[in-house]
Amino acid sequence: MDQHTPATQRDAGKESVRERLLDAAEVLFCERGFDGVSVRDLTSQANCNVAAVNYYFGGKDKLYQEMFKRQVQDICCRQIARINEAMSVPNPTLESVLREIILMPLLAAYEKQQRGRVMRLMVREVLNKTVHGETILEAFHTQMMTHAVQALRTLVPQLDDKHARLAVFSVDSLKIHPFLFMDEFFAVNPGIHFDELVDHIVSFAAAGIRAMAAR
Amino acid sequence: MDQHTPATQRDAGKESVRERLLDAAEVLFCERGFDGVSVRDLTSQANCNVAAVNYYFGGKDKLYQEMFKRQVQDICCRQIARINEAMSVPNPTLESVLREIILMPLLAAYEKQQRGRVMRLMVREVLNKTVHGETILEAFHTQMMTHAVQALRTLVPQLDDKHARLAVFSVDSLKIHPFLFMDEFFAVNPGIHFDELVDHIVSFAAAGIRAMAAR
DNA sequence: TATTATTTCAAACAAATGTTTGAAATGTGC
DNA sequence: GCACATTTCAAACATTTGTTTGAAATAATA
Repeated sequence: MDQHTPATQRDAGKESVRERLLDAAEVLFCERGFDGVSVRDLTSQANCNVAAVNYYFGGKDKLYQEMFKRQVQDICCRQIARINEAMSVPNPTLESVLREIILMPLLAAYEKQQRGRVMRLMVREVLNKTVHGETILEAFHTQMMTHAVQALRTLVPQLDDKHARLAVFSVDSLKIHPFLFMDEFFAVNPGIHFDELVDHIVSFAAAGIRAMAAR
Repeated sequence: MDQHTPATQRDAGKESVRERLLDAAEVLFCERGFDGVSVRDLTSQANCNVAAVNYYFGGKDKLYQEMFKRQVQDICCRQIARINEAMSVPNPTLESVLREIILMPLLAAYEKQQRGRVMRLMVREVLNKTVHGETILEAFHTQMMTHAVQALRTLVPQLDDKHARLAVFSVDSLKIHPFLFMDEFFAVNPGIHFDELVDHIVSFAAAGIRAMAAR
């Protein structure tokens, strides 16, 4: 009554019910949030019985947490991989690394990919505070921060640890805010296009960091 | 059956039921969001009958909208006033104006004032998208943006309209992100204090803008 | 004071929610 | 094929939700 991983049943071809429920959860919760999705919404999207949520996960919120944890892990890995990748090209410059870090997430949001919606949900959850932001996102933040700080300090050796952390935080600001509010920005400012925004953010961030390095 | 403003009844001393409900809504909704607060929570906080919400506002969501509109208006006015004030001192510099714009909201969040919670709720609602973000916040964004762009262009005349808008957006980024995630940042980075963060943001933003002006 | 409108209230209502149940169906190992 | 565990399902359950109701209380008007 503890572990309900399908014992021997091969989930050949079509996914297992458990898997389908996690998929449905990812899509629906990201679209409408925790309260905006009922168990019946989930189970009808996953083509299974209402009781399946409790059978496999022990409750709606347990399913939510499982899906959330899975997504955080995914995003975290992807982000770190991106930093490493950007740092391992022949001659990484501040601008090239910044662009690598900023472009992809922004593009995901711009093109309304699922990845973008997941990130939005995560921000929402941290804001709501009610939900497990602590454990998951603290590790997330910590892990990410140390990784980014390290990269930044090899790019701009003049920065001490404290200033590197401040810089990373500001780069995060410059990235996440448009990530969340791009639509509103473009709506209010027609005539500014996606590429211009990205270019601007990259050079704005670089200028800020270089000014810090110059004391 | 349309307007339920108390006709002649003087609400001397203690507030009217309507007023108390709006106050309760402000506190509770900001704390727990729309779905996190039941009508009974509201009415018991306001010390009135459950039916009062429907009697005075015509429903829970109408009350929510009314309270929301009220708060947006309030924040909007305050923000614009702050810009005007910062611009009307003897010799306004880019840094002095930026500090004026950034310090107060951040302090409100840092000290966990009600104002800070309202802003958080607004961001949450824009993210949720489901709720009337369009009408209210578009006007909000538009109004604010034009005001800020105007101020910035008198401070840094080299900026054309487009670049001024990008700059304002980035200053917004640098302000709102820490506004939302300050707690997490300080938790992950002990040894960095509030004043340092503010100083950093101001000079980071100024450097970014000056670099834009320098082409 | 008598009449009328407004406000308050306890109770009930209908709908939706997450969860449980117990039996039927399905698969597994002998 | 038989006993066993696992999975599926329709139905019911207990709460909670926002809202309505109709009468009682209160204020306003004459």
